[in-house]
Amino acid sequence: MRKITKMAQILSEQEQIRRDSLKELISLGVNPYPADTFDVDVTTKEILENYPEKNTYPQVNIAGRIMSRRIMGAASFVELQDATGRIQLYFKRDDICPDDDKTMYNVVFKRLLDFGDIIGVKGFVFVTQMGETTIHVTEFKLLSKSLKPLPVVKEKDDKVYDAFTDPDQRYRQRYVDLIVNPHVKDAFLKRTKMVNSIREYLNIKGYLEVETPVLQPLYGGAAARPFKTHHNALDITLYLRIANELYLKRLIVGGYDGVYEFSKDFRNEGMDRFHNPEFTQIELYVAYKDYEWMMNLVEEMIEKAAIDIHGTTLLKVGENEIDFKRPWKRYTMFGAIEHFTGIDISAMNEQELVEVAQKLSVKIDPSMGKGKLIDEIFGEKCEPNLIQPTFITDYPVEMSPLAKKHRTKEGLVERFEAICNGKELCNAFSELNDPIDQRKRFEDQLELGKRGDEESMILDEDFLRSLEYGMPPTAGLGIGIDRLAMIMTNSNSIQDVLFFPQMRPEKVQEMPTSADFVAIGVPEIWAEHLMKAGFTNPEDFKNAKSTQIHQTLNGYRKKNKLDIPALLLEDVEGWIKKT
RNA sequence: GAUUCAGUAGCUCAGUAGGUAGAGCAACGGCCUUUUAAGCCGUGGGUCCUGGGUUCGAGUCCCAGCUGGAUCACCA
Repeated sequence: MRKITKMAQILSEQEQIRRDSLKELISLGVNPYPADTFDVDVTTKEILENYPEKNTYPQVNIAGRIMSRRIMGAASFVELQDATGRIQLYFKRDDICPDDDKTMYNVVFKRLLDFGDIIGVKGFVFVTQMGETTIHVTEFKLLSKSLKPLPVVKEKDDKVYDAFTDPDQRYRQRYVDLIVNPHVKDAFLKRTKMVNSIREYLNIKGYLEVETPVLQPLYGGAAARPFKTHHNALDITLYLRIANELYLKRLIVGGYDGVYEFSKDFRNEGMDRFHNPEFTQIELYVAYKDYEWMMNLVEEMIEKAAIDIHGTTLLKVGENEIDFKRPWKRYTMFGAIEHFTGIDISAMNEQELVEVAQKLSVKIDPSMGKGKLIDEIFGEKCEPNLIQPTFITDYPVEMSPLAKKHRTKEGLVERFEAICNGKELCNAFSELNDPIDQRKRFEDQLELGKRGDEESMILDEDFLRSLEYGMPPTAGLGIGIDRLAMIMTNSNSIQDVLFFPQMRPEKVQEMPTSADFVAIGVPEIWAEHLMKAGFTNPEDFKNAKSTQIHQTLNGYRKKNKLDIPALLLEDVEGWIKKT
C-alpha cells in the first residue's frame, strides 16, 4: 500500500521536476491555475462523429487533459482527453509563436507542460496524412498544472499495455482510475443510465419519488445488523437505516397510491465482492396490487433498463449470456427444488427436511426450523444454477415477517425473488396489512432475538399503529441497485459499480520535518537534507555514530552536488554534543 | 473469521543458488526542425510494504505485523 506522508513530503524526482516547472511557469508570467472561464464549444466526440460530413469545424475551442505528447522539433502531436474521449492536437511552432519570440512553444509547451496537465486550445480541424482527425492548434492556454505523474497506459492497435489495474490504487484513487481507464468511466455512465431508466419508468406510471429518514430511532424492514450513532441534542441512540420499507408503507397508509425511493442503506456486516457497508436499493410500494402484478412490473422495468443501456435485452455477463426479454421463467420455491434435486419437499415435516438436507449434503445446524431448512436447500442447490432471470415464488412464512400469508397455500407467504446470474436481484411481496398478524410476526422475531439472533427484527409500535388505521392491500418491491448494476455492466465486484467503495483508511506515516532535526542541534543548512540522506527519525539520528553520519552526509553532498561546505567530523560531533 | 496469493523506480513487471538491484514505458539531456515517432543516442532515478531473526552477507530463507486481491465461512 502507498503511504501518505504527513507534514514533510518526500517528493519523487518527477514530482520535484514538475514543481520546478511550475515555478518557472510563474516566473514567465504564466498562471498555472487561472481563475477565468475557458469557453469550450465542442467535445472530442462531436468532432470525431461529425467531421467532415456535418461540420468542418473551421474554429473550435476545446479543453482537456494531455494524455501523451510526441515532440518533433518545431512540430508536435498531443493527445487531448476530455469528458467524451480523446482527440489528437497538432502544434506547430510558428503558428503558436508567429513572432520572433518562440518562448511559448520552445519553453512553455515543449519543456514546462507535462502529461496530465489540463489545457484549453483554439484551432481548426483537419486530417493528417496518416488519416487521423486532428485539431491544428493556433493558441493554447494552461488551465491546470498537474504535479503528480499519472500512470502511463499505452495503447496500440486497440491493445492496452501496462494497464493501471491494481485494485487497491484504483479504488483508493478512483480519480486516477477514471482518467486512465475509459471502461471504468463507461461503467458508471451505464449505472446512471440504468437508474434514470428505472426512475423514468416509475414516474411515467405516476408513482411518487419520496425521501424518508436515514437516521432512525428503530431500524427495521430487513434482517441485518445496523450502524449505531448518537444524537446529542435529543440524547438518543439513532441507527442508520437498513431499509426504508416501514416508512414507505406508512405513506401508503397516508393515501399515496404508489411511492418509491432510491435508498442508501447501511448494514454493519462483512464485506466481499457482493457486499459494501453502504449500498443502494430501490423500494417501491403500490396500493391495491399484489405480488403477481409486481412480477410483471419487474420484468417490464428491467427489460426496459437493459434496452435503454445496451439497446438489446441480451448481454454478456462473465461467461454467460443473459437475456432479460420477457417473460422470465417462474418457479415456486418447492418447484425449483424439485426441478434441481428431483425431490418434492412440499409436504415434508421438519425431520424429513433434515434428512433431505443431509442426503443432499447441505450444511445445516440444529437451530434451523422448517423455513430455514428450505431456504438452505434452495440457496445451495438452486440459486447458483439460475443464470437467466427467473422468478421464485411462495416462500416459507418463517423467513418473511412482513409478507402476507399465501391466499391458498398453508405455511407460505406471497413473496417472490428474481434470481439472475446465480444471485438475488430483487425481493417482493404482497405486503402484510393485517395489524394483528403483523404484531404476532414481530413478536416471533423478538423471540428469535432473545435466542441470540442479532439480525431479528425489532417491534415497531408506530408502524403497527399505522397499520391499525388500515393499509390497502399493497404490493412491495426492493431491488438491489448495485447488484443490478454489476450485471448490467458485466462487473465482477460491487467495488466496480461504486465510485468510492469502503476501504480501510490509508496509514498516515508520520515524517519528521527539518525543524525536528534543528531542534536536536543540526544546523538548518543540513537539516533539510537529512531525511533524503536516509535519516528519517531524529531519535535514530541521535543514536547513530558521528563517523557514520559524517560519511553519509558528505557522500550525499557529493552525489547531489550540494552547494554547502563539506562537513568535518568535529562539526558532526558538535551537533551531537548539543543534544 | 479461515485459507491462499501479492506488495521491488512515477507506471507495468523481471530478479536464477542467499553474493554490488534490472527491463520497458515515463522523466531529464541530445538527435530529429518535421502533418507523426509506442523513433534513435545518452543520463539520472530505489525505505525491494514494516519490524524482528538466521547468516560473513537477505529483495530472496524464518517469525510477526500492515494493506490489498481471490476462495471459503458468515450475511438478504
